Amino acid sequence: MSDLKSVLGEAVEAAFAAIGAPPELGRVTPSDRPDLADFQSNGALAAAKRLGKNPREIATAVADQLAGDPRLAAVEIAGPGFINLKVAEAALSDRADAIAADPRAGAASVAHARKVIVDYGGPNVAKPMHVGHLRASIIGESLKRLYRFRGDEVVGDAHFGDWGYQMGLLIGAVMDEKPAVAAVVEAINAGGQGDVSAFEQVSLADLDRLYPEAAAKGKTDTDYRDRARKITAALQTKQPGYYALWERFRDVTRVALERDFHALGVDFDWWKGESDVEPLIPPMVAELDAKGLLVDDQGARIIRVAREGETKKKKLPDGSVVTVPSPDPLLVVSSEGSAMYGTTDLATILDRKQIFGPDLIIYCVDQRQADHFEIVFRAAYLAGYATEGQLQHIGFGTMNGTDGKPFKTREGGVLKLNDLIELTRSKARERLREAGLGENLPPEEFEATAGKVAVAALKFADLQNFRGTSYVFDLDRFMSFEGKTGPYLLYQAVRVKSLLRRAAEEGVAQGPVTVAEPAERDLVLTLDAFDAALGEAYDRYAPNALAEHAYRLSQAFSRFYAACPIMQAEPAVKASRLTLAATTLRQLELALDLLGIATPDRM
RNA sequence: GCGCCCGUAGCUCAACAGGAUAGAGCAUCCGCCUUCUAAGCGGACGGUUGCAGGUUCGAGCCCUGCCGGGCGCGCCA
Repeated sequence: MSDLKSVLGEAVEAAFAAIGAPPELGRVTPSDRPDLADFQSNGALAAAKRLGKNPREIATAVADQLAGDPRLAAVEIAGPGFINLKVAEAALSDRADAIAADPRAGAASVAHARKVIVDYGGPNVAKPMHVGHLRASIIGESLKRLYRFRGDEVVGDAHFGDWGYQMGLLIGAVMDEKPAVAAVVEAINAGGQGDVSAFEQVSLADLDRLYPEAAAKGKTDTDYRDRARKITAALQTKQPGYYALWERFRDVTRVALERDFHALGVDFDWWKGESDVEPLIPPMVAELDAKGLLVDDQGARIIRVAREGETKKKKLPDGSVVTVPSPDPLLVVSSEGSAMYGTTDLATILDRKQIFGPDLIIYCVDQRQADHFEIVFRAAYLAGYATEGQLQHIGFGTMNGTDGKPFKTREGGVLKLNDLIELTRSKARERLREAGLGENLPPEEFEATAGKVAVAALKFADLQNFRGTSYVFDLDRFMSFEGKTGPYLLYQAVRVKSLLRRAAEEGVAQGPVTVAEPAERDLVLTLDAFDAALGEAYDRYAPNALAEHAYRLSQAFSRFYAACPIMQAEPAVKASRLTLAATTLRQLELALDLLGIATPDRM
């Protein structure tokens, strides 16, 4: 299944070869000037430079080679040597029929399937998800679906943050506040029996409330901090009372997390946590030591990851400036003998290598962690747990409020993800009612539709931006009646569905496509561009390329819908246009599904 | 201080490998519903791509230096 861009590219490459120019320069791209052409090749300019000839002469020679190709209606030379290609209507019609018959709606698969892990979401035990988790979930889910669709074997891992110092802090804080719980923990720790049903009084709301208090207290109160560290150490040796309480924390958190993820259409294949790789750490440290990678430094054990000559200047507390290696080393074992978060990340890479053997691990995590991942990745390469390039940090910017600062609630706190979803849903209901849409739907379907509109608004608003940059979160704009929004895309899909229902009722069948009108040309050319958009999104880890395609497709359809009446047309034209409409719907729903967006049937 | 990222229309964002006239949406203005869902379609207005140099036939994109913003900088994760 090849798109016109590739097919024409091969023809132009052959033409380049025929005149003695490097064939790879014959690459064809969609035209920058749709008024002049459908596709273009800029290769004559580069070839002229290499061969020391006039670019227009080369372009003319290439055009002569292409003359007579039945797929091309016109080949023209423009400007300094652009080769402009206009596709014949018959070739467009054939291509439309091919996409219509293709279960993948015109999309190719990768030549070599890889094993890929997408690490995203990053929820933590005892902390409800907040808006900061939204981007990781949205982008990661989309990448997971995209890679899987292209043919890779893909695993999505939530990489649950369920271990470490914060657990010790929380266990202490809960025991301080709830004597009944503390009594049970101590009884079990002492080797006795305890009624763990007492733990049921511990809710996620308690944990959410206690954690910031405990964290703050731990920073100023040394005794408090030491106790938390001791509990953490005891938990890590699975002291039974602490471990039982920790299990309660984990369970109560996971229920809430899965509810939030489910509401967003996000799901994971693995819920591996940091605790799962804890047993790997001691042997890993021994192995790193045996490989000679560990160095003692200020009482800690580190891996130096900077290469020869990589340095930076650093200001010391006394004001003097020294030159040190850069990046910083990976801190593997602290001076107190405990594992650090980088250690856990390294062990996770080792674990994944052992149980899955991935060719690629994609970390979908906030851009602010770029330095951290650079260090961990280098350490993993040095340790032989992965080879250069197999670990990719796909960083993204922050989500800001309309004031341009990191998103906060009106009260200045962090907005919980669940609250955000509810807020968005209620806005969706309101907007649907204002527009008089879905009035005749049964309540359950109306509610489901509102949910889909809400998710589409949130996700499309995020995914239309390139992941690397921060963006402004403005719910009113995302949920707007007009413009480049998720609801617009759903609306287009629903209009086609409605049309197809009517065609089915009237017994009108689809038939071969005949491209005639300009709007039909544009629609077919847009359908044809699907695979290129997928390829770009895949290669650059950039779902915005796919989001852009989905929007363009919707626009092209909407213009076609306005310009080309379907049900009133002549039978052959009607059949052709129905095929175009049905194919558009299929490709649009596929693209939206890869973005993690579901379409309702009616609205 | 050092490092990374960013600066594009009044606002929010795009721009495929360095290519032609830098594109969308919103906002503003003008048209289009007795015809398939008007959350739609057509049109207009809107730019010295932060500034100054450089490389190139050609620069929003590459290089250098400034200005402005965000983030990060081993014993939290």
